[in-house]
Amino acid sequence: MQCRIMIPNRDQAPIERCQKCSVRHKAVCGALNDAELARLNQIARTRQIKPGQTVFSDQEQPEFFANIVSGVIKLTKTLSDGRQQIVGLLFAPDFLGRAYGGESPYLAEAATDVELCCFPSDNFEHMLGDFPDLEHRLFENTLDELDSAREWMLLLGRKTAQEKVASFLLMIAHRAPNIGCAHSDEMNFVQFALPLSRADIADYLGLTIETVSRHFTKLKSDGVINIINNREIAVPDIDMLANRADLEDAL
Amino acid sequence: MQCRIMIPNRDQAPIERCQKCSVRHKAVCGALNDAELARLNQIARTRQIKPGQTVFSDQEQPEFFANIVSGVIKLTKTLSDGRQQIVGLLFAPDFLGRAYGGESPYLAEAATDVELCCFPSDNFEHMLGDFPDLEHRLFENTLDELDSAREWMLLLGRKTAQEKVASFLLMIAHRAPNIGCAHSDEMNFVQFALPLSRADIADYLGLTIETVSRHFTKLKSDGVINIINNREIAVPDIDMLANRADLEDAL
DNA sequence: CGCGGTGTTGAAGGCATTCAATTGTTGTGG
DNA sequence: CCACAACAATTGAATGCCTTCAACACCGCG
Repeated sequence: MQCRIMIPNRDQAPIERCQKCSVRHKAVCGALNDAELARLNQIARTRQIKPGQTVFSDQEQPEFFANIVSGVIKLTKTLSDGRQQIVGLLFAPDFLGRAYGGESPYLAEAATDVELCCFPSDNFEHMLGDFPDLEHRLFENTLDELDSAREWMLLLGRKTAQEKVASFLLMIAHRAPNIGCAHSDEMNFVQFALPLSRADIADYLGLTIETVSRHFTKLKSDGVINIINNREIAVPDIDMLANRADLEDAL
Repeated sequence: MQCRIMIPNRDQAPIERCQKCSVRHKAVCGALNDAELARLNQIARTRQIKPGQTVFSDQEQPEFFANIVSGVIKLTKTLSDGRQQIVGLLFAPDFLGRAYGGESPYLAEAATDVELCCFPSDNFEHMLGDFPDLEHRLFENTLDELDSAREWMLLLGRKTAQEKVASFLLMIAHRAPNIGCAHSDEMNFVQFALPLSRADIADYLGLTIETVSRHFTKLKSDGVINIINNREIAVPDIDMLANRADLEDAL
């Protein structure tokens, strides 16, 4: 099994593989020139992950870092009695792993089918020292993650369930185009696939499954969204949804 | 007024001032050697801030970064209708400011009397390029902030009011010794000063003032804490408090 | 002493949760 | 192709926790 998911591809022409890579310039690799990229490529291994499968355990020393080539990874924290909270969602071309971290402070698992480009921890941390641009890129990445985390703190602490659900849909609508699961015909119309189950959405918003479901149907009956099926949502007017995200306007 | 709070101290012997500084080795300056420190010191200005005073506005391009020499700074985000959430607390010797950020995504204001050691943005960002160790230190700082933010997301999304209040007291009890406002006589006994008002605590925990107050008195009547006065708390048995933080055990 | 600010306490109400039952979806084997 | 099981999602009714609104106590200060 271990050998099935860690596919060596040293045999490919190093740079060629990266040149064909869909996230070559958007991921952290974008900070590297060809020579540096060749070195990184030498230690890189692709890996396929199934939905629900664990990538890093809690309290475990991760053995690799990774670029997300496709799919969505969720980062979760858990209380002793089982209550869960998703503390981060990673989309392609995000970077997975905490540099200089020791053990991972949270559980990382696949929310969808995921393709990773993995780098062994020790090799990669060594490269960080050699390539300042790479570390700098990771730093900026981390700053963005911190901003998102704080944005979500505002949501968790102060928004109503309705606003939470609307904010979530809005966030997916904005990020989905980059992961190729959305299309937009007219100006304000968007349709996209949800990368998360209702249970995951609840864990992300600090709500229960039932509350999430109720507000989906409320948004539907208010004409703000169209539920094509459980995983496919259409938004006729994105501004209308945005209004629901910040402030419960009347009724 | 501007001239009153930006006190030039170029006249002091550069290194001497830093050598006497209480956070010399704990703050980001710890990453610098004497020569580098001398350069940083040349652009540094100390600044005193009163409680409630704003350091950075929302949506404003900050003109400086700063080390917190003493006191506590709160970072807040606000919804359009005024609901507030504190998304970060900074204690000495933490670093204030978002590198490479453009405008600040949140409001920074003093929770207590604060002493800052400020560095003009452009100078400082330039130094980041010159001193990789300094940037590295900031990076590690940011990673720690991200961990704290995610820890707080778990609290905001999944903990009860009782657990939130207990978690807050526990966090202050742990950090207070480092900021010189706590003492511990016996093994499990701790006493400390709260750096925040009830209103600030509420904004930090995603609760109302009243709920915070109620759970303070509940913890008191349960014998978990002793309320010396509004700003002074004694904890007879810190483990007892820790139990309240994670899991509501019976009652 | 009175005043403003801060914190506490009480009663009523609302929003999200909990518990429970039903419907819908997916995949598997007959 | 359908029946069936297992899972995911929706819907309903009742409970409860936190909020809201309001009044009161406390504290420092002029």
